[in-house]
Amino acid sequence: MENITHNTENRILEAARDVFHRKGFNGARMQEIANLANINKSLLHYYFRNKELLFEKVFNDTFSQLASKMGGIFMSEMTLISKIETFVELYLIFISEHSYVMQFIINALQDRPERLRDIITNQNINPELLLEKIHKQLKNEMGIDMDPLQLYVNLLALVIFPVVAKPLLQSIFSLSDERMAVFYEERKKIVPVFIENALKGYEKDKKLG
Amino acid sequence: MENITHNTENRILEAARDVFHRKGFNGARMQEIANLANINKSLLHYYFRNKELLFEKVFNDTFSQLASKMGGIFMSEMTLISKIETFVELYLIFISEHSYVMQFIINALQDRPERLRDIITNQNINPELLLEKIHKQLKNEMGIDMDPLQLYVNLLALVIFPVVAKPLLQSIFSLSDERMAVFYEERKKIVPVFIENALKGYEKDKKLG
DNA sequence: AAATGGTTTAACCAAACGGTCAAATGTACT
DNA sequence: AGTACATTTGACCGTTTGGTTAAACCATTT
Repeated sequence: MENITHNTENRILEAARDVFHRKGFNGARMQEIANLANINKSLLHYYFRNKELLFEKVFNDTFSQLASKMGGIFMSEMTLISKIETFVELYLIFISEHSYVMQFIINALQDRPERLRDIITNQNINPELLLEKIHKQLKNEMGIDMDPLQLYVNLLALVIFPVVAKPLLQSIFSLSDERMAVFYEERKKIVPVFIENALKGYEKDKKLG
Repeated sequence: MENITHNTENRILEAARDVFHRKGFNGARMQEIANLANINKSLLHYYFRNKELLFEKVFNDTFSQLASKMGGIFMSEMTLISKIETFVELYLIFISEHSYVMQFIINALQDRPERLRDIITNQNINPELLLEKIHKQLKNEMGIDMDPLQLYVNLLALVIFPVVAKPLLQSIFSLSDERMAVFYEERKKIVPVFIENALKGYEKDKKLG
């Protein structure tokens, strides 16, 4: 008897996602995944052959989910400023709730960069189109001729880094969990303003130059 | 006969640093470290007891080296703007050359945040003092009353993230190594301007508000 | 109820791993 | 040369780990 697209398989995937996200490929144990899913270890191999393939499945699922969230906002029809504000708001919430996800992706790609090659084309996301759209909006809405990649990376950096580096920042500056929560909450306001100001300054420079 | 502070011990530490930086604690193999150092595996245990202690030594050394580089600039006597420019310039070079280091630190702290507790006090770096200094300079030199932590984290984010996320960015946007090198080179100019503009805008808001 | 085929389990395996140990080698001092 | 001590080595050990296998279980079909 099968529940929604096979119950056992899903239980395994959920457990695997949890363990892989927290401990990475090398830190994860097949036995731990089996325990978490409340099944016999052999079932992992029955459904996914081996650790590498199970990891690959988790990685692909995770990345796709993340990518669609990332691309979606910027492919919509809003002003660039609104997109930035929405992006910061939504992303900061999402990443705080899934603080492991981003680092999981980065580490997996550090180990083997070719992991992405295959799935990016399969995805309905078009990074070049995204940059093109940002480029046009920068020009049309703000009169700025700037490399859109630089802007987009700045945006990602300001949102993602503070979450990924949380333990580092918290240790160095002796910040309590409460102080840290306030810090993130503040960023929802600060980051968009920071970027908008930077762009306005750039715009002024351009007009002067 | 002993060279500069014991030759064998240093060879081990260099090899261990290399392997741990690239593969992390779980991915590293004692045998691989021994091979790289051209010594018998037992010597690792003779000098450092076990894997955990060897890792700890590498982590502490790496962090101290990094921290002194980080703190140094901002404790010096320059204008805030100059500090930011110097920081971006120096850090972007350093991190590009040691792209694994930052992620190594972040991952090690993700696994066990308490690693830093001990060594931060031993270091002659004072994070609170650093923030205080930035805070004063923001006020005195630019008339801005801003949380210095937010500014400092923004700076770190803009410099560190693009390097840590290199494989991610390179895959997503199909960037060649050459394009990537140009991208980083561009950032040496773009990031300081980006931050300065953002601050100027903030300054203006303050005066209006 | 017997047969069929997918699912689950326990027992097991070989390789890899961190770590130990006793012997060997080198070095400095008497 | 001989002793004492630190250094280095190879052989070995117990455990953990990813993976296999054969048997048991279970639902559906005939």
